[in-house]
Amino acid sequence: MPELPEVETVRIGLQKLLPNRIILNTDFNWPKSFPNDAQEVEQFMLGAKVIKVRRRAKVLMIDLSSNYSLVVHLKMTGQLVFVPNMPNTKSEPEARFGAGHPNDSLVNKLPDRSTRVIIQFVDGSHLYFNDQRKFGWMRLIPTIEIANIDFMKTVGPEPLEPNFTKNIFIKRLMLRKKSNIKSVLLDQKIIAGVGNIYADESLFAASIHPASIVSAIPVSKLNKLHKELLEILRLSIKKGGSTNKNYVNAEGKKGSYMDFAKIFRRENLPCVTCGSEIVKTRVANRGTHICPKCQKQYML
DNA sequence: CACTTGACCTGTCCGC
DNA sequence: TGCGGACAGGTCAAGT
Repeated sequence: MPELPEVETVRIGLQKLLPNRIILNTDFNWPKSFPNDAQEVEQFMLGAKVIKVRRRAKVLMIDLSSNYSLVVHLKMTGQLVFVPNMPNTKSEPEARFGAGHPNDSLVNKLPDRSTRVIIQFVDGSHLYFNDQRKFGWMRLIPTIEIANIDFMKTVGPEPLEPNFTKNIFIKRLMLRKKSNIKSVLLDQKIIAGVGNIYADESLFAASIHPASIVSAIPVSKLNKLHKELLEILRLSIKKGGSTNKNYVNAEGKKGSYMDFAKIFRRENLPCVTCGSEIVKTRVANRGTHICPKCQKQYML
């Protein structure tokens, strides 16, 4: 999925596009993707105005004037794509050659077979919730109830908040000090928002083997991991996130961070640091990319 | 308790 | 060309 940088990129895009738009209509037909019934939708969604778009960990929250919010988890293949009302807005060359906008292909195709929810606004624009694998979900709940969702009660601190210091980071990791570092980075209860891509990237940047046991890693290396993780997350947001396969932002555009990735999905290619062949293996039951020479495995 | 496995789904790729 | 299996960015629940 979409990990923190991808979800944050979607949030930034939606926050620019959605506020003040009023919901006219909705369409949905897959209860696991959107379990609310028609009556709730009618009462708390239709006619409501979008106030603000927020993010916590990998969860997006679209606050409405009805004091309800659309809470969304994109999981592996979810997309939230906004399509403006644009009849006859194409210039002559665009209309003629059909390639004026690099993402016309996606945006013009919506809704498609992966579309689970359609939200139509009064001005004729649409927001599409697409999700090929149907792992993701969108729920309409009272804004005040968001804090009571189990996930929200247990999720760890936001790594990009200013108060997420090295000491806090290490203290959080030590809650699972006997585990391998990769599974701890992926644990949303320890730190919010890190997924498979940024776990691999940050561990490579800090020269730590993903199977290393947390308590065996020198503090200086954990400090380095903190610094690298934050830099990588920030750079990825700047680049619009990573598109490994499905991910697109709120305007249907792909992210470019994969062009900067040094280890993820680079199996069999030379390590940028030492030239050794990058190996793909399994750690924490996830596909894991490692430079066997650069990344030291710390064991008890 | 901590870790692993399976489940949730669809699609794609790879080997036979 | 077709078929089976493995795998894909995430999280839960259940099992060991």
